[in-house]
Amino acid sequence: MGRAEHREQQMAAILDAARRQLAEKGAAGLSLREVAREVGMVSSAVYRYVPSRDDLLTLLITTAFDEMGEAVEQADAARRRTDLRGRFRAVGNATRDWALAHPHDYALVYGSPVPGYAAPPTTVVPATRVVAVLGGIVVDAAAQGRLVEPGPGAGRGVRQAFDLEALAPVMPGVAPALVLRALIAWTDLFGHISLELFGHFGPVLADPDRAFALVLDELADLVGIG
Amino acid sequence: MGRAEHREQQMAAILDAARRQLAEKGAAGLSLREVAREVGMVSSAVYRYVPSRDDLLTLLITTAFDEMGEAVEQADAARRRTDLRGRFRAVGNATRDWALAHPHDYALVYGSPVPGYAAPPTTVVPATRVVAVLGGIVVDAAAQGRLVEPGPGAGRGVRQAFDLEALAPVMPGVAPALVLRALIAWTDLFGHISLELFGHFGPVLADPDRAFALVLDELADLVGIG
DNA sequence: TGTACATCAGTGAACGCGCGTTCACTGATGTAC
DNA sequence: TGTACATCAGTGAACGCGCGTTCACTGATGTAC
Repeated sequence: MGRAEHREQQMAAILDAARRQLAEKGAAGLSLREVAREVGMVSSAVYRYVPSRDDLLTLLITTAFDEMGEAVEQADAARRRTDLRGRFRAVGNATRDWALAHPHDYALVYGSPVPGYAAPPTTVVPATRVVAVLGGIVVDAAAQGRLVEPGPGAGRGVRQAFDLEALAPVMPGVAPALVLRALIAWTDLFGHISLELFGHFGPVLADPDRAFALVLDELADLVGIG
Repeated sequence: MGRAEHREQQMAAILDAARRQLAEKGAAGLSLREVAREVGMVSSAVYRYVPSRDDLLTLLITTAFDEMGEAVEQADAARRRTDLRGRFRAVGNATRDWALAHPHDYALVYGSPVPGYAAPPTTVVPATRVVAVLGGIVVDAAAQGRLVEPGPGAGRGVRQAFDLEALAPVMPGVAPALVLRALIAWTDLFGHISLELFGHFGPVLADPDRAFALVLDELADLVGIG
């Protein structure tokens, strides 16, 4: 085993242990010493791989965003481009499925911010992957003329409230009224997942998968996706 | 100063210090010793007031739910009962205003669950106050015949997906299609607030207050509130 | 009004624990000639 | 192919720190007679 190969394996082992620990103790309970113990090194050896505890957290965050983005992009790509509602459903389900499969990684990025930790710029791009996919569907729908046009007057005030320039990378050239609704679909997607995952629905979700499917259809209607 | 009075004051000082600490270090960083230092006692003295660290956390959680519920109920009560949209707006704004004013208390209850901490049953009732107010508006709207009825076939599958019995205390006797939309309004409300508060909108919210106002109107339309 | 006793707030020392990070080191793996 | 040197993974001890919780105690506040 060469040095590079060995390094890669150890790095992976460290990340793995860190994620397991994230699941057990949460972000604040992540400990380099415990990670070291789990991979079978002495605590100081971890510093050969990770400069500090905060950097390890950053690594976990970008990994989470990237994994989730990857899953969502694949779900989107697996449908025919013209199957707009299918894509929307697939993307919604992929997001939720990933969150349910990795609740602590989800909580790390979409839950409470870790106090005293400032996310470095490295995390910005991975963070936008999911919303970019959603935006892509809306843009495609608009391009195919398949969006129910909102009435005149709808979308008034949107230009003052939202920075459409900042939104352009994700939803270029979409009518203001649609931008508003697309953003609502996005906020509701994550709102639903968070409330479900964090236990705020109580006993209300008799069949959580079905409930979410109904929500997705309602949201697709709201956005006006065919 | 009598014993009872003194006790009340000290208890309040402890809760105050705990909340300040919650704001600075987060839930996981809440420390009895630090609280003791801040109120000017020796660490062991805090145990005269609080049985353990976890109980202090529970206290913070119920306080947060209660304060928020109080604020939202007052906002609702301040409007004429027939002013449905006004009530809906007021409730939405009160929720968000409270969250923005107490971001860490909000994060404590609506952010990531504190690992290793199981919320005791004491927290269940305070937790439902906000959603109960929202439900009340929908029920009143239905009773006044002021809800745009969803078309036939809308709401199909809702009975299988949601436990309407469990929802009855909060939204009794509301048509399934409306239940679905009301729940979406609820999830979007908290989804929007969480994403805004936790920094996921990036630079997109040019005017956050206005943006939220537009969202509330869109949600009122979705639910069909006059 | 005064005394004896009970209650309870707060003290101070101690328990055993885990943490992040630094540093001088050993020894194995790689590289240049 | 063999030797000399550089690189780098991992060690072990140490730093200073803060934590939750227990326990025997002092001394002040309240209560009963």
